[in-house]
Amino acid sequence: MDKAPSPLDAAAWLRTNGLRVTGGRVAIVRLLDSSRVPLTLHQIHAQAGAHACDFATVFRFVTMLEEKGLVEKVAWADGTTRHELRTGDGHHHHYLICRTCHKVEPVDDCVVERLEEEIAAERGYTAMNHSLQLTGVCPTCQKARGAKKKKAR
Amino acid sequence: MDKAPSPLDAAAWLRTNGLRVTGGRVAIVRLLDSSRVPLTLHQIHAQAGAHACDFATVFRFVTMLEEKGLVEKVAWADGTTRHELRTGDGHHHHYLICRTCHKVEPVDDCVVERLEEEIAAERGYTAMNHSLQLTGVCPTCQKARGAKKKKAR
DNA sequence: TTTGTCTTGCAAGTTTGTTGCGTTTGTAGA
DNA sequence: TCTACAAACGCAACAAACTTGCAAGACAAA
Repeated sequence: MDKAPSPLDAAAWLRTNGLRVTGGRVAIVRLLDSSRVPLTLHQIHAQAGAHACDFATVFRFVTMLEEKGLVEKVAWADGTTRHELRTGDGHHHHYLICRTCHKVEPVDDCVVERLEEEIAAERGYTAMNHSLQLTGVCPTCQKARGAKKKKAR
Repeated sequence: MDKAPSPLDAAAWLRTNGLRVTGGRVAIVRLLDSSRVPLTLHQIHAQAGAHACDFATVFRFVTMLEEKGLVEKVAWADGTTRHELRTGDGHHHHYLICRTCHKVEPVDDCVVERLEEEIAAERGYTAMNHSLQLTGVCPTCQKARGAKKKKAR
């Protein structure tokens, strides 16, 4: 059902976008490409390997990618700011987050686009965009909660 | 069209919810009640009157209201964290924000509820909630932009 | 009015995000 | 392959937003 996760050639991707190729940048791009969910700057720094580059470099490089429109900044429901690589096909998705274990699942279905069009027509807005996050309690956490209640006797 | 904005009796509201009544709390509750849009902690502190109470008091009181479910925390599109009073009737709305002048308009129509139900059924999540923000360029800013381009000759 | 608890202001401490500067490195051209 | 220079880097300091401990003060029940 899901298509093969395209293992992006980070160096080529950087050159295509007119950016210099360095070890840190390759690590950051690879990480963003492989992550199914948006990451905070600190997560990027830690997961790309703190030795790979300085935190300031992560900050500056990710900011640069955002200015170029290659990365999208997302205001996460928990108050953190996260970042995700933009796909070339303009397709985007939203997230379903468990309020208990904070597991994140992508949601492909997007019902907001029609609303966007309606609002643009009604109120005269242009260049519409949107951000949607759903939260709930996942089945696993529901079970765990139920078990805990029983065991509490 | 819009119904009369109910001027909440802040002191009574606090007592109803089992909270002590103090000057600072009344000022904060009144402000949150009268604001059409969610506010940051610093906005609450400034607009409720910086003399009314300390910033730490705003932080602690708003956090307490969130724990009690009386205030909702919202991750705003610009990266700030904002807070709004929850209405008793469970009705909520979303926001339309101009990316140029940052004007905020509430959007009552909610198309996400059906999606929530579908996802809850498909993936077994419970206690669903969601956060949606729309951004675009408002008509006024479009005109201003057009005028600027013309004047630039 | 008294008393105990809750709330507050102050000030210090975290975390996250941002910038300046001198050094190092990638890349184009010789 | 070598050279030169702009771009990128690490370091360290800084700024803003958020969080907490503690002693003093205010609210509310009796």
